[in-house]
Amino acid sequence: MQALATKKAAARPVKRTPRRSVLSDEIYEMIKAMIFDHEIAPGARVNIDALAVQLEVSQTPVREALARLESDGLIEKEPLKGYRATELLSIKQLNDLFQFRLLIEPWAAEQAAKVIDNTGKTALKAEMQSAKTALKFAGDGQFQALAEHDSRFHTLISSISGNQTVADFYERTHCHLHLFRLFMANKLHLIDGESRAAFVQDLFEQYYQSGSGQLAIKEHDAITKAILDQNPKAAKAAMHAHIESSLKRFSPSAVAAGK
Amino acid sequence: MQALATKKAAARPVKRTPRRSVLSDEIYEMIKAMIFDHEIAPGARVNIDALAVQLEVSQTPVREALARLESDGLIEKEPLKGYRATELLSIKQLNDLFQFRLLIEPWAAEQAAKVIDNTGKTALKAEMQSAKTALKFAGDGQFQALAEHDSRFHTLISSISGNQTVADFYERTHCHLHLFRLFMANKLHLIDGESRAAFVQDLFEQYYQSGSGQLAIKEHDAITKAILDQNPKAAKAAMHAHIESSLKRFSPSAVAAGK
DNA sequence: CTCTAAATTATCCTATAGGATTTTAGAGAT
DNA sequence: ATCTCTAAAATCCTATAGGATAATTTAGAG
Repeated sequence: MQALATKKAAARPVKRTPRRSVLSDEIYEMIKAMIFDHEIAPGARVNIDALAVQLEVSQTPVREALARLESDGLIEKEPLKGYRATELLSIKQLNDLFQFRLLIEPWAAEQAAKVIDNTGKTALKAEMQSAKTALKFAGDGQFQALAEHDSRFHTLISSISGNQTVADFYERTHCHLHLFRLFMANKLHLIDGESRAAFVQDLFEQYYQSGSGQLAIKEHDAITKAILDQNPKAAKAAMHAHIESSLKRFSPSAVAAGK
Repeated sequence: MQALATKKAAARPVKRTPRRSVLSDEIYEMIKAMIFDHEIAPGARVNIDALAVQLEVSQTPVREALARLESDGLIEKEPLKGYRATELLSIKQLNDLFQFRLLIEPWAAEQAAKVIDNTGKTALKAEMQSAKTALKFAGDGQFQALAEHDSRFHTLISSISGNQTVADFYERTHCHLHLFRLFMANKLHLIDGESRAAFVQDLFEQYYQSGSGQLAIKEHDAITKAILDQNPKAAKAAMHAHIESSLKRFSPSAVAAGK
């Protein structure tokens, strides 16, 4: 029951600061991060008791967090048996997810090109600029910088489109999280222990950059240009190409199997 | 603190059966139904304590249910202030929702026409048949029968499409719930007390049937025919027309304001 | 009437106990 | 050795009470 707690040697009463936000929200983010980091492996059971002890809170906020994560599709609940992290996306599910994105995002890009205002243009330019700057200073952070930029970029375009429903639903795909889990898992079983971090970084760079080309960024550039030019058709086409390219880059086999 | 409990005069000690399913799931459905029925009005605060007392359970399952409902967008949480039901959809949000449906559902219908098998055909025929039968026996239940059929019909097509991601996301729109709340609220403030039920029924028939035409059913028929004929283009077009027609029927002003 | 301060209220979290169900372990029979 | 059945353990789920902190209301001074 306290396996996890003993492992962490029960860090002392932390004496949390006055607490600006609500605890259950923090716990929600923490658990999501644990899934992201494979600290909770796909398919692994999630023991409420142990998690509460490990995070040094009571069961209540953990339960709320898990209930939300279940709605998000990141955690599954088997009644009277407990929670577990969802399994990795199958090839079919991956294709389904990208098909969904193809329905939503090209439209969002097209719409964004139609309705973007100066505020939006500034935000879009800033996002691309900061991404490029971050990538120049390569190093250890490059991997995370790219992943976060990718997520922010797609979210930003959804929101510029002006359709809140679409933006919300895109957010809820958690597609970056899914992709990340899948990507990691495909490779990690080959590796262990210390060398993990280095390998993961290499692989991620390969995914996002496709060798040395920084393909993802180039595609983002094309989309950005079309939107800034307020060219809806071009924006739509660029986004469509980007998503298809992304799927292909991610998993060539998925594309084949999908047909 | 017990406002709701006293108001309902504390429905009897229900003496639940051994309980086949999980309590928090039941509570989730109950609260959703309460929102649906305007028992919890849009924008109204939701007191966990009172709700727990009213439903005769402890806070724990209520908390889990509310957390899930928040993910669903039916309940909002203000940190340190509590939960409240979300406000009704604005005109813009309604348009956004239908725009989202236009992105998803015509594609789903098209896809369904491509990949449908005999099982799917049987299910689709059965759904249409049972709907028509139910409507023949009009009476008090007609109103509910129509609403439920509409929901099942669209869900069914999403699932026949074979793309689980799309089906899941369609489910999560809760669009029928939103429409219903909105529709009710637009009219209910004009009415009170006893006559409510009758009015609601009349109005609903008007919405779904548009006078005497049973428009919604006719449109469903057209979609069904195209899918059974495995004519993807026709299915897509029919679904597109149906959704646009539905928006117009629901709220002509929304269409105008949307442009 | 306006602003500050105390009192009240409510939410969120904790803690703990017990009932229900599933899983595990072990004895006995085939 | 394999299978079946019973007993024990682990786990999940529910229930309830109470304390800490923030929000709200009330009261009083200027």
